[in-house]
Order: sequence, then structure tokens, then C-alpha cells
Amino acid sequence: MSAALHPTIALLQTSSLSMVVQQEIERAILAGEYAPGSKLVEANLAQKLGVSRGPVREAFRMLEEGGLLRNEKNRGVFVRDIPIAEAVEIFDLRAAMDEMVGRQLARNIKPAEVREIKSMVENMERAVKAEDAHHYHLLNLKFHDRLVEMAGNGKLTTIYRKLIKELSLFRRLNLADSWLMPISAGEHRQIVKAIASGDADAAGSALREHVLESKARTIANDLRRQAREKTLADQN
Amino acid sequence: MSAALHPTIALLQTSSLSMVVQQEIERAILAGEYAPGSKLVEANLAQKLGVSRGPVREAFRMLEEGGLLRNEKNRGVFVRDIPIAEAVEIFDLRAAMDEMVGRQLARNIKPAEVREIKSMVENMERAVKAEDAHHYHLLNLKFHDRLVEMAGNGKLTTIYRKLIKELSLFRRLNLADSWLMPISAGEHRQIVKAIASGDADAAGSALREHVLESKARTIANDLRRQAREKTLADQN
DNA sequence: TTTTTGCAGATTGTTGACAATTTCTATTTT
DNA sequence: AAAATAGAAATTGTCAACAATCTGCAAAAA
Repeated sequence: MSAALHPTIALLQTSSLSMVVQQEIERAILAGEYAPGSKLVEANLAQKLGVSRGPVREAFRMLEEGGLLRNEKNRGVFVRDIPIAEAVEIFDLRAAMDEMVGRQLARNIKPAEVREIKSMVENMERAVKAEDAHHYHLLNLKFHDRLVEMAGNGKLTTIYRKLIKELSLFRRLNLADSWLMPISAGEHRQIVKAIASGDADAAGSALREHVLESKARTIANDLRRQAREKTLADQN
Repeated sequence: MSAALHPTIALLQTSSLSMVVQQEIERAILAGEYAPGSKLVEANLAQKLGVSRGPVREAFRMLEEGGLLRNEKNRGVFVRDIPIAEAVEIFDLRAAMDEMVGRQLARNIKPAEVREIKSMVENMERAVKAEDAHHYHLLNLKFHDRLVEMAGNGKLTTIYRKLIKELSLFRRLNLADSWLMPISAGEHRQIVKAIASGDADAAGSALREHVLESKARTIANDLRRQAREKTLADQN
């Protein structure tokens, strides 16, 4: 029956306006086009996307449930601004999940997959040498995402991705990342080695510690920021 | 300003119709009033709840994102029927999360909380003696929910609860539970003991193994069910 | 008999209008 | 000048109507 469908037709069959709107708003948020804390006005978005307010509202409800938006009744929806405490909670959760991923991969990863992640680490090391922080950041996200995916637990993958998206709304994260690329890069090599060796304990704790390092750096960075803001405030 | 508000008024101030509708549908689904796989018709629900279709649709989008409903474009929304493979994934995830909970509690639980969970275990043992499977089931849910809550990670708690709700849509679960209450009950006592002793490794693995036992029982039960269905099919 | 075609009814997708609430601003009051 | 008030404008919440799609069934064709 279903002969290879034309892509546009296939798209129209699966996605309604609300889904398209949802994806577009999500893309814009993650691209930083709407800053955390900023307000999204239904009518504006509806007009910009050429649809009525209904689908926009439905998209809002989806993104709310997904943790990207926050709703105040009769006041509007806002891009969520993740507080440091919540970022820390997410890191702790990720630590447990990534440990699970490491243990699973150490036991079941295929040779082709080992080659794949090794090559990803090499790409990251090239980005470090080139001092291309942005590219490194993208490769880093891809590396961890791929590891989770390879672990083969769909539910885990879905939740992990949701958490990463939320974490990207924690504003002060980006700063922390850049000047310690080399450290983070070294840890990656060790992670791959532990996985390839088949040692579940080693792979699990390598990944767990990697995430907890990341958490510690984020906290340290946030403390510095708080101190800086306090100094500025005291001067006035 | 805000002098103690009348509950109904306070409710209207925080929750719009879509939220009320969402909660009501969720309650009905979890209460088993809509079986997994069954279709929900917008107009029916709207009429039953005395609202228009708009809020119902918004509630649908929320519940979809929450994993309780599934949407087929132009065909309608259905209560999700969790396949065994997904149930297994959820169990594996829970195992990792509960291990994290156990380790955390062993280190940080307060005396009053130890007393609280001890008393919960005693209540469960009473339910076992009284052979009250339903009551035992509720107490069991509450016990694990409370442990997760006590671990103090809000994000973890939210996700854990979502997973439990999804798992309750796995139809064959209930059957598995009842005739092995005594086993499960014994494991609970051991979990509390490990937590109270402050041994993070012991508490973590006690909880992890407890969940993995539960997973194994569910799988075994499902295999039996499949065999039974096959036998019946062959007779026709 | 089996398959295909073509309606009629039911259901979802989308829209625009109206009601309720909040936000903004100018004016008045203290 | 600062605070309170009132009304206008903007925005969200809700609804009912219309359009598009699917479902079921009966008639026609193979």
C-alpha cells in the first residue's frame, strides 16, 4: 500500500499546525532567540507563523509540560529560567543516568560503535587545538547524546534529551564551558577507553565523575558570578 | 493583601479550565476509567465536563507530552498502552534512580524519616497478613514515592512520578503484584535497614535489586500471558 | 463472492469573535 | 512629590462555527 511518500505529503500527514509551531518555538528558544525569562505573546507568534492562536496555545501547553516554558494564569507564558539549584539537581540526575549508560555500553557496545565514539573524541581534540569553543560545545553535546542513544534505552534517551534542553536554559552555563575545554577533552578519552575495555565499573564511574566535574565547575562559576554581582551592587 | 482565600476562589486563580480538565482526565485514566488503548473523543469529554473543545484539546496536548495519551493526526487521541519492551526500559531506569535514592538516603536521612519509613513497612506487613492486596499495592506505591521525595531532588521526584504513572498503563502489571506480596514485603524491611545503617552501597543495591526483581517478575508474568494467549489462539 | 466506489455521518483541525483579566497611563488626591 | 484611582489598551481565556479528514455502509463492478 504505502509507496514511498513524497516528503511534503508525509509531513502534512503526521504533523498538525500545533506540532510545527511547537517545533519552531522550541528551535527558537534553544537557538537563544528568546532569552530565559522573556515573555511569549500568543498573538505575536500566531501572526509571525501565519496561524491562529489556537495552535500556538496548544504548542505552549506542550512546551510547558516539556519544561521549556512556564505559565502564569492570565499573565502569559515565559521562557523558563532555570535556577542554579535546579541545574544542580539535573546534574545529579544526569550523573546517575550516565553511569547507567557507561555500565551498559561497557558490556554491550559493538566494535563499530567504539570506532565511532573514538572518532568523535578525535574531532573534539581537533576543536580544542583550533580553540573553537563553539564547535567543541556542539561536538560535546553530540558525543554524550550518542552514548546515551547507544545504550539502547529509548525512555532514558528521551528523558536525557529533555534534561539537556532544560539545562541549556541555565544561562550561566556557556561561560563555564569554554576555558576548560582541554580538561573535559581528556576525560572523554578516558571514558571511551573504559567503555572499550569492557570494565563496567570503570566506564560507569568515568562517566559519573565526568558529569559531577561539570556540575562542580558550574557551581563554582555561579558563585563567582554571584560575588561579582554583589560587588557591583555594593558600589551603588 | 491576600487574606486566607476561599479554596474555590484560590483554585480559580491558579488553574484555568485546561488544567482542571487535564487533572480530571489524568485522574480518570489512572483510576482505570479509560482503559489503555481506548479512544477519547473531544466532544464527549467537553460535554461531560461542561466546557468547550478548546480546553480539552489543550489538556490532551499536556497529557500527550506527559506520556499518558497518544495522538494520531485526524484520528484522535488514545490512552497509551505501554508495550512490555517499554515497561522493561522504565524498570531499568527506575533501578538506576532508586539506587541513587538509596545512596543519598543512607548518607542524609533524618531520624524522624527513618521512623516514618519503618512504620510504613509495618503497615505493609499488616496488609500482607490481612491478605489485602489492594491496600498493599497503595502502601507500596506510597513507600517508594516517599523514599524518592526524601532524597530531596525535585527533578528526580517529578520524573520518577511520571514514570510510575506511565508504568500503571502497562496492563499486565497488576496481576503480577498480588501473589508475591510476602517476598516484596521482606525486601522492604531490608531496604530500610540498609538505609538506617548509613551504608550507601548496601542501600543503593538493595533498592536497585528490589526494582530489578520487580522487573523480572513482570517479564515472567508477561511470558506466561503470551503463552496462554497463544494456546487459546491455536485452539481456534 | 470479493473488491471497489461513492456518499452520509462523525470527528478532528483551525479560525475568528467575544469575555475576563491584566497592564499601562493619565489624572486626581493626599 | 508620592500614592491612589479610573479608564483605555493589550493580552489571555473561552467558545461556537466552519473546513478538512476519517469511518462505516450500501450500491456497483469485478
